[in-house]
Amino acid sequence: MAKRKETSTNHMNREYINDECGIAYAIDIMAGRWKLKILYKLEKKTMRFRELKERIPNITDRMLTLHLQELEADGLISRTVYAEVPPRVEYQLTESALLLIPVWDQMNEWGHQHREKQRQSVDLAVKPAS
Amino acid sequence: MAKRKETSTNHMNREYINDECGIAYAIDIMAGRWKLKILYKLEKKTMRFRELKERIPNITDRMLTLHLQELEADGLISRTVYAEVPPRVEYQLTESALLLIPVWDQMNEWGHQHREKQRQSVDLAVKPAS
DNA sequence: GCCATTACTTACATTTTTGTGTGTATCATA
DNA sequence: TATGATACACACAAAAATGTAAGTAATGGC
Repeated sequence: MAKRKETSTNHMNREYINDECGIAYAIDIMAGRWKLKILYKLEKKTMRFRELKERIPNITDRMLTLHLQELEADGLISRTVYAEVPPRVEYQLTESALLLIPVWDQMNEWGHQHREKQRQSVDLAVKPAS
Repeated sequence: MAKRKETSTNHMNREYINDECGIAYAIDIMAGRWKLKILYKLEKKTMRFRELKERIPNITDRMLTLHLQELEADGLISRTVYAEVPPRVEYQLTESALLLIPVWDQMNEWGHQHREKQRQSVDLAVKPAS
């Protein structure tokens, strides 16, 4: 896991915020670059490491590993190891993560709409008289 | 605004993800350290810079400025400047941001519950036989 | 013995975010 | 003339996140 300095102001502020605010905590554990992609893939079915890697363009082994570890530590996914060679490891959403799916759907909806609105207003700002 | 290097792989991956995934985009624009605190304060009423600063312990002028600018650029808050001395600037949520409130409430609920579950399972892992 | 496969790990570099401290323009008031 | 209030800006430092490249253990098949 990426080591963090537990005495930094940065770290302490993060803890303080996540500790008193449920949304901030929720956002914090979902906010890694590829985390939502991973969760979204696992929403459909349990998958192996290599499977995820193939279905998420541009992600590297390292980032996938890091994010999977953090998601597991944060209770969003669970990991099942099979005693085989070559190794087989399967990832799936936890019960807790499943509860979030409807919320994700709403956020997705909102995200798409808001992004469109934003694009339009940016376009207007760039060429106001067209 | 914090300058970003538009040619970095980091930056391009972010764009690629936010571009095709509504949730990732939504999370991305809400995910700054103090952003949800700010939004949460503004949910109740419009506020001035100094007012926000006083109500958000530990935040610095700089972080408040940066986040307010980013939230404005991302269409979550709007800024009103009054021609007075000393200056008066008021911030409020946009229509778009207001639509998110019910989603925030659900995430908040989930966050509190999940954090409790997490704490319990971590406690169990540390002292399994108590 | 050599290679392939899988799920990682490690060391290091780059980019981004966050934090610290100080400075600025404006005008009213003391 | 000096001070205070407001909403920032600027330069710099520290920490955290992300990216790049290479390596590892285990074992079955050739």
